[in-house]
Order: sequence, then structure tokens, then C-alpha cells
Amino acid sequence: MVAENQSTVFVVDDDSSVRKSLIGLIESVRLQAKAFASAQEFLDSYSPSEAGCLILDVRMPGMSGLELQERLGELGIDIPIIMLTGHGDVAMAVRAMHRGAIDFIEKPFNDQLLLDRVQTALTQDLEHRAKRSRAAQTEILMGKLTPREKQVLDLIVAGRPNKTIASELGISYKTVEAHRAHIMHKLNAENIAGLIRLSLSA
Amino acid sequence: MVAENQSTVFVVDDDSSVRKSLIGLIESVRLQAKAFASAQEFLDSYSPSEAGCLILDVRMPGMSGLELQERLGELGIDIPIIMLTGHGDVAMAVRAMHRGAIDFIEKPFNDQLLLDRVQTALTQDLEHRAKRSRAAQTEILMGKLTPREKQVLDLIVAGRPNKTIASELGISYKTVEAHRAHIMHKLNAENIAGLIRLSLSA
DNA sequence: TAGGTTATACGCACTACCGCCTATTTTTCA
DNA sequence: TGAAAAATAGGCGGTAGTGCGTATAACCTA
Repeated sequence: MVAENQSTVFVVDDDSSVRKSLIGLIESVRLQAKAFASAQEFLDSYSPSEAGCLILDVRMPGMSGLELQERLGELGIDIPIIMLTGHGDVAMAVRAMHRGAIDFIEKPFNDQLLLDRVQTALTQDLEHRAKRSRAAQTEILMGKLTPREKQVLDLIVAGRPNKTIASELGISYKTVEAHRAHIMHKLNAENIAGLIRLSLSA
Repeated sequence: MVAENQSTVFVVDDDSSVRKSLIGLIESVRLQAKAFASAQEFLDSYSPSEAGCLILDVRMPGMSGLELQERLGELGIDIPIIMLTGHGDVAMAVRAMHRGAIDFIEKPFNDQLLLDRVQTALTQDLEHRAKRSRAAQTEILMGKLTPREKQVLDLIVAGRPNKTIASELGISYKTVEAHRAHIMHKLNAENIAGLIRLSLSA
């Protein structure tokens, strides 16, 4: 596994000493880390294709950690977030968790605990990425179908025989067979079982 | 909708004045409420078939709210929990949320906010119940299959034709057809599409 | 030990699906 | 406006699945 395929732990904190100590901690377990001094700096540099997780200070000048979380949500960017906070605020923690933060940790934090959460976050990110990737693949395949073919596919998945599909759509049995054959080819399905699995996963 | 089919809001708090005010609040929006003075009392009386959600005080003499949450987890009881706490403790809130609490609210709480969360909890519970019920139905059907039939079913879902299944299992093509017919009847499937949908949902 | 269940197997007729070919009309888009 | 794509439809031959009837052997249980 080369560096490009590795997960990165993104650290966003305005306090340079915190950044340095976090980076040191993360690299001590041979993980790749990147630090940013502000939420905006992170937003400007981050590409959703980069796998990893985000360690985020709640209170920062400019855009706060919570605002960054919200912004990422709006942008449709789903990366596991571990919130770091100096002063405990239950309501804020609950809100962040509801919005999808996977953790909310108070400073000063226990190093090992943080590393454990980072591991959990990285694992979750990889799983989500794999899932999204599969969904995207399926969607690409489905996108190749014409409207008529999608219509026929729905009826096939519903278990209707070609004869019934033909009469329901007011077309010939032969045409349904033609559509069906096209669908099978376009979706790379070897048999009906594969076709249905694909449709149901979409 | 008669009372038996209604969701219930279960309140567990050792403070009788809190119990009374919560019950009053809940009943004011025509929801059904039941109060308990201790976690044990709730455990002794609650049956998982009762739909609803749980409002739980974190700090109580005897079993705490968090301990009750854990106990319910061990018992495999999945009911949405709203934690109530007097003193904010971020770590505790995060732990409770990780264990599946859907909310963690500090006293004194805003009435409307709590009612909103209760509504969310009740909705989630109904959804989960519907999902579990479907899963249970499927499992009952699957349980009717003999080991051999399950084996054949797996191969059918994998898309193998009967001929292949026969040679893979070292039995006759005709026997596979017989198993297949039995499977279709036992699972109430009208066609292969339905069969695969059922298998994949299990 | 009798009776039910399970697993096995065959025949026959019918229905459904699959692949490959050709062909016409309509639609879409560059 | 002309080429490409989509939708339509038919033929032919082969493969696969379905329904119904029949039958035997093994096993478990009452």
C-alpha cells in the first residue's frame, strides 16, 4: 500500500502547539497526518477523494468546528469527524453527534483513547467509501439504461413474466425480450438473480 | 387507533415531582405515559412488545440510567432512549450516544424541545419495530426450510441453473427441481424474483 | 412399529427465457 | 439534415423452469 492509498488524519486547530502534538501522536503510530490552522484552510485544500478522518477543534477564530461540520454536510462531504473541545458543553456535544460527528472529546484528552477513536473513524471511513463506491458503480450502470429499459427492468424485478410485461406496456413479447437482452448486457448481469441483486442494491 | 396499539412514553426518574411534570407534559399532547421510580421497577414491568420510547434520568439511586441502558442492550431490547441529566458531563453524554441513546438532555429542559425529541423517538421506534417484524417474518419462513433446501436456495440465489446445482450437490436434476418447488411453496414465493428478494432481505 | 418428514428420482406436457439474426420506424442529437 | 441510438417486431432453435403425478429409501418420532 503506497502513500496515495493511505488514509490521512486531518487535524484542524488554530493552536499550533496542539497541532504539533496531535501530528506527533498520530505519526507515532505510523499514520499519515495533515494539519490546518483554520477551517477555511482545510476547506480550500481538501478533496473528498482523500480517505481519512477529521480531528476538529470546536472553538476557533473564524469558522468554528461546528460550522465546518455543517458546511461539510451541505457540500455532501461525508468524512468521520472527531470533535475536540476545551470546555464541556453537553448540548453542543449532542448536537454535533446528531449531525453525524462520531466523537466529541474533551481536552486534555487521553492519547490512547484518541488514537482508538481515530482508528474507529478510519475504519468507518473506509467502509463508507467502499459502500459509496459500490453504489456509484451501480448508478453508473443504471444510468446506461434508457427510460423504457428501466420500465421493463422494474417489471422484471417485480417478477412479471415477459408475456405480462408485454401486455402491460402494450408492446410485443418480442420487444420485451429485446429490452431484456439489452438490460442484461448493459448491467453485466449473467442471470436474473444477478439482475435482481443489482436492482435491489440500487 | 385504540389504546393497545398506541405508543407509550416510559418515564424513569426517582424524583416524583419530575415524574409528575413529565407525565403532565406528555399527556398534554395526548400521548400515553407510564412512570417508574426506579430502573428495576421499569425492568420488572416492561415487555419488549410495548411500543414507545424511554425517558431516563441518568442519576438515580440503585441502578443508574446508564446502567439500565446497558442492561437493556444486554437483554436485546431496542427502545429509543432519551437521557435526562442534571449536571452536564460531555464524556457521559458521548458514551450514552455511542451506546445508542438517541438524545441526552440537560435539566432544566425546554418543554417543546423534549416533546419534539419524544416524537422523533416514537417515530424511530415504530420504524424499527416494523423492520424487526419484517425480519422476524422472513426468519420464520426460512426456518421452515430443511438444511438441504437452504443449500439449494443459496445456489438458486447465486444464479446457478438447476443443472449446475444438481452436479454441485451430486444429486439428480429432478431432485433439485423437487427441492426448488418445495422452497417456492414454503416461502410463499410466486416467482424467482420474489424468492431472491426474500433471501436477500434475510 | 406405524406414520410423517425428508431426500431422492423419473416422465410428460407446457411455459418461459436466451441468443442470434434481421428489419422497420421513431427519436435524438450533433 | 443526416447519422446514431432507441424502440419496435418477427423467426428459429435451444435451454431452463413449472406443474402434476408417481415412487422409493432413510430417518425420526410418537
